Amino acid sequence: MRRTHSCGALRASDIDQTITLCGWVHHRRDHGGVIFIDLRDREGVTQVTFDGAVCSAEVHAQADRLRNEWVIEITGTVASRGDNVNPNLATGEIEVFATSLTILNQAQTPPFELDEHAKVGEEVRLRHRYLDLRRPVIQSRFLLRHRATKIIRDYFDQRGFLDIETPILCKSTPEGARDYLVPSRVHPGAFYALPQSPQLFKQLLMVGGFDRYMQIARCFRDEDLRAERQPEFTQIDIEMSFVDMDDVMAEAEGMIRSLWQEVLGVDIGPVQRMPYAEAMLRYGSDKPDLRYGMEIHELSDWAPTSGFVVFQRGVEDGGICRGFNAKGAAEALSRRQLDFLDKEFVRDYGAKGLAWIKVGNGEWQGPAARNISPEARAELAQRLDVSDGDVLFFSAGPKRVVEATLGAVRVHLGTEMLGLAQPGDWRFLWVHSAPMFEWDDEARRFVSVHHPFTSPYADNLEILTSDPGACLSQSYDLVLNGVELGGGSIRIHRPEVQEQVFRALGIGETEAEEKFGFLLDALRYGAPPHGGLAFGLDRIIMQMAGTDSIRDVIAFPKTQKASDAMSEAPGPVSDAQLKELHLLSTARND
RNA sequence: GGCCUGGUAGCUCAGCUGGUUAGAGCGCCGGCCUGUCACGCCGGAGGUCGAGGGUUCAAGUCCCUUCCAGGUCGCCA
Repeated sequence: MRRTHSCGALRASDIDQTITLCGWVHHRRDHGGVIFIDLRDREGVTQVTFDGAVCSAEVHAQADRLRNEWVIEITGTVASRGDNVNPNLATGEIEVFATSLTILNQAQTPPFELDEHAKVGEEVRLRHRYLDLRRPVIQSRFLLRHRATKIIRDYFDQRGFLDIETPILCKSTPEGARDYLVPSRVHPGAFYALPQSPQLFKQLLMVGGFDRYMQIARCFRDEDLRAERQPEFTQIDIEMSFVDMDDVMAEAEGMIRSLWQEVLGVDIGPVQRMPYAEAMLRYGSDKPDLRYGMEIHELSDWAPTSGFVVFQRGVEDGGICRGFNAKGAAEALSRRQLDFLDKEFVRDYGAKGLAWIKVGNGEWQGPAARNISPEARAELAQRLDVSDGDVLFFSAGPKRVVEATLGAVRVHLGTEMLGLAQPGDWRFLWVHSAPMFEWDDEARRFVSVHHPFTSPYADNLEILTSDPGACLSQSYDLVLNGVELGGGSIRIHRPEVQEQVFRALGIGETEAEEKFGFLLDALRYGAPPHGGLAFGLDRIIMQMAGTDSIRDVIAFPKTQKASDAMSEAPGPVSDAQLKELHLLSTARND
């Protein structure tokens, strides 16, 4: 070992010791006769002092050459800082008077300052990620991630879960996200798909008798990216045999509880549960953010009597009318902001506008207010608990548009405009019993809300074919502050039920056998009842680290166009490679 | 695929209604400095204003196309 200590280790108790440190030059302060170097490694920063009266002229001259990010090794004596203690450093009580200096490597001037105070754009940081990763704030996130995965593995190990790896080269299956494909050399014209999740394999592990499985698994989805979405991401994947919903939820909740307890020192308390239908009604979302109120109310029965033609027509045309009360928000919301919500914000969600009413001094102001009859107003005041200083929001029209619109406005108010969401406020919620299917207008068929292997409730089996849209699933999603951390379900373990579900999805018998034959076969050979769940590890870490981008907790993330700013992947390959894979590119090379 | 925001020195940004030689802070380079700790002082270098085209006497600024980055809707079983 070259070094005796890390740069975060030395304390007053080490005074007078002769020690050796290695690290990067973090800052240098050259006073002529004395040169101070802040030496940095993963563990911290130590001040190294080159004093002309202590070290040799040669060493002092070498120290004079040092620049930021040079890699050095120093040997010297630990000394008290006396009156010059630096309270911002863990090692601030001491400094090291260097007597020898070895320059292990020089460094070009970095493209950006690694100083903790410097503001640097993400683009440059990602292009030189290896430099960005040296910054203590960044390193602390990966320390956190390491601790978390260790706790997760230990938690499941103690509870009898086996960590088993599943294939990366898989078969492409219909449904779900776009696959990343890998061409086969030995099977001309055939392709592997990278797993969107280990879903089928973990079910087969249950058929294989492993009873309890866990894996921290890499997953791949070729869809457009978001702040909380990457083309490759990591799931905490679990599956259990002979269980019902409560069993899986209890295990998953226990894991989350110990994570928050051991990493953040936070007791998350009991986790609320809410049926999907209730979440959609009260919050306009399948992942409600419970950090603020503003619950949405059904007003479809009130709308026809409201006197306001927009509300009336919305309901007459087969839609709904709902609204909510932003209590006491009148002062915080300017006319300009309300206009933005009405004329810009809600357009993204398919709404033509957003009706709002500002209540002040008993007066109801806003475009919608004058149209509402006094009687309707009185009823509304009672139903939405209206008082002075409130702002009311309404939407009328197709159900999905109204839900999406009010849900989005509510979140925008809570997190942005009114700033009601406080850091350190952890509101966990299980959203369960989602519908099995959802009608897809474009595909003109039902699609799975969860996935095609999700089991309906036993007492919903008879409507599986007669009324698929009304059939509810044994599913559960864990939501934290409006972010879906993960979800799962009890799976179908009887082949005839699985076949019925495929049929409801418009997957014919031939296609089912071709794409999922191995699963159906497996179910026929004595599959145990089973269920499981998968969490998005990156999203969990992101929440714990208090950042708002998944890229912050992935060492080498991709950009929004799914490329690597550093290695510039993906890149072209030679014609010879293509030929070997029986591929011909249709992309133009101009 | 749609919408929105941004791209000016190595970094972070300013640059008005189109008008002289495009600026600041930090960083960098040189000099000075024995108690700093985001050291300080003096001096200096550094620009394809993302790219291409257009309008104009004149474009960082206006228009069109395009590339890149980010946000978001669609999409993400």
